[in-house]
Amino acid sequence: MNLTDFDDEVDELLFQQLLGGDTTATATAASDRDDRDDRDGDSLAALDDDIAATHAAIAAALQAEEDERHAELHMPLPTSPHAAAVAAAPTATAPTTATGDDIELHHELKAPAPPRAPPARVMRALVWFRRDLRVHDNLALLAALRRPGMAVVPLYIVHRPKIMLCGVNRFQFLIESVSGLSEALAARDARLLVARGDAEDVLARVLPAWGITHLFFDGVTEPFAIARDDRVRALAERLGVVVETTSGCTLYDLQAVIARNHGRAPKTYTSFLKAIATFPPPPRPLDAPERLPAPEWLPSELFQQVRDYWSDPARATADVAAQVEGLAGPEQQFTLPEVTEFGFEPAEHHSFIYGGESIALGILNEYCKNEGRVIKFEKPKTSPAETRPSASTTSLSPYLYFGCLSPRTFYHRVREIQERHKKASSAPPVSLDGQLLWREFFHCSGRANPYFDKMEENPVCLQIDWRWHAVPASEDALSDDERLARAQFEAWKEGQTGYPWIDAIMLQLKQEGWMHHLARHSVACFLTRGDLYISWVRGLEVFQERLIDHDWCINAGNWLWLSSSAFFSAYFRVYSPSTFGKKWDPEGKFIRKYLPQLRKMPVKYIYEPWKAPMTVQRAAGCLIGKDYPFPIVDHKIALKRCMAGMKASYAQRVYGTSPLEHIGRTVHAKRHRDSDSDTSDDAHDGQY
DNA sequence: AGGACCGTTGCGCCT
DNA sequence: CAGGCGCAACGGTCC
Repeated sequence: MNLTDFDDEVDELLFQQLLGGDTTATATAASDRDDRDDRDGDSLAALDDDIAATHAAIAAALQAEEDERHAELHMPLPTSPHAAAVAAAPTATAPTTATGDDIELHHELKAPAPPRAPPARVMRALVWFRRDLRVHDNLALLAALRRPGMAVVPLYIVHRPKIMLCGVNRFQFLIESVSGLSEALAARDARLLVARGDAEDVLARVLPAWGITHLFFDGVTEPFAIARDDRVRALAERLGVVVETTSGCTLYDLQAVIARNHGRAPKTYTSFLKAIATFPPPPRPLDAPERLPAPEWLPSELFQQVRDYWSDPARATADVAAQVEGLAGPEQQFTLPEVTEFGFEPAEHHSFIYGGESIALGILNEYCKNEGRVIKFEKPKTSPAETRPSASTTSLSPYLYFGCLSPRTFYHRVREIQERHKKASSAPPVSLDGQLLWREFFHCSGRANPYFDKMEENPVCLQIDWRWHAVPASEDALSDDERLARAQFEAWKEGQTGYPWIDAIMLQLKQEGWMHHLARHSVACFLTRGDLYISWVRGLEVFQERLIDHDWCINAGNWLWLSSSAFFSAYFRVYSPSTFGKKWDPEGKFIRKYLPQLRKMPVKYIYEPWKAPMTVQRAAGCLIGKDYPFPIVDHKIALKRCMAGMKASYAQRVYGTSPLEHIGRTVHAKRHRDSDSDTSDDAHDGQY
């Protein structure tokens, strides 16, 4: 969420209108990133903004305080020499809490309108919630609360994602999760503000208008999101706002893991395990705060402050006015939007997955009640044909992605149970804690590679001559095979392949936004190296749009894996589209649930209904070719074609080339080892 | 250096 | 019937 391309126009505006000047040292603990935004140094010298000047003074005064602090939160010590990470730390003072007054009353007493500008010399924290939609073990929130006497403004910024494809199921889940967070904060005397718009635009508007002195947020993994966060950090520093980031979205400091592994993400799970074994175990989760400081202002007052600030003749432009008006939603109350306000059609039927921290913790508790199930968990033995996931797998993945559930809470709960039954417990990679480590494994790769979800630019990705990879610009330019590939892709996407096992899974994805891990494997193999020989990138896009638990790193990692483009190379191991599901569901119950037209098909033909005699089809009320499609490919023939293509691609051994230097270095080394590969890029790759 | 061994999750045929 | 094995043979990692 909130990941948009940087808007140059806004940047220009900031140059002209916001404070330039010395930035305070920020306490960043997320990583050893030292590639500071290059706009930092050359901001205009016009210090025409008294508010910002006040902020700078406050920030400078806080510097001494900052220097005394040392890392105490959950941030592993940086190992890179470039690391500038110093965690904020808490001088062990209880957060200022409300006195228990009724909030409404409190606000009424505050009326009428507040001063035009917020009073100076007040420390005011903005806690920017992103993918940490929880109050338990929320490192950014707790970091803010540990500052004595600091006012706290909790903010979520929502908009329709622009970079990520996002379907209604995931957006709905997000809204529900933000709603849950809002309730959790309300129960602690606070009020979550929900702003609308591009995150950078919104922060540029509210940080100065509200007199924010400290910005807290929890870091994420995706390179494009980190770039966005770096721009926000630069913006805040120009405003004299102290920025503190935490790393609560993963168990380990993955940047440190990459550094320990000679600057490259581990390519195998075992080497990843070895790398993390040299680090201390993930810290224990922290409890939710009991109280937050009561809000200083009503939402409408906060909106008024923004409007007043930006209607100052020195700052106002038409663009700014428009951005400010849309900021707080209807009635300017910073309320939670409905999915329809972002152009989504509401889903016909709600997925069985509902968003929110309390639901996540409930699922975790319920799952862990059955300790035998926890300790014996072996992922390859769980069933891809479950219509409700909780019987075998936990279905906690979407909650992990949005941070409704802390990975540390999940990890330590599972490890405690495993420790009590040491001998009987399964172990990574197949165990439950092993699944959390797979998440870290793929996040490592994604963290190190901005082109992880691409083929040509991706150094770890074997180049394969997939069909329907580059989509021709015009209809006229399509070859016959491209037309066929497009039709086959659409059939796959909509669950119309004629293979009930594949189609039922694709319909489950569409309706529920979720599939079992092995079900994902089945359909991914079918699309790519198993049957259709269509580009994994097309499949990745469909999963990205439709999965509630979509995670950029994990999705790309698994598509690379399944298509034998990276990590996995036994391409001749192919999932059968008609027999694989039988192992878990010989009756075809799963198929019957998602494909009602096949409900009466006898067990004998449920996985291969085209083989049913006409009399059987008539009796079942399902004529193949009319009520349910014929298979779009013959598996045996399709498989032969795939094997030939894969064999040729593996013989070529051509990998992607990153436009970035530091990734190019890796390509260079790899190419060098492969004596028979094309070395024409070496001159280019060698230039640095 | 180069050979051995391993790799979360296959299939199909044999006993 | 569950379990073993051949399939045809990859890249990463270790020794």
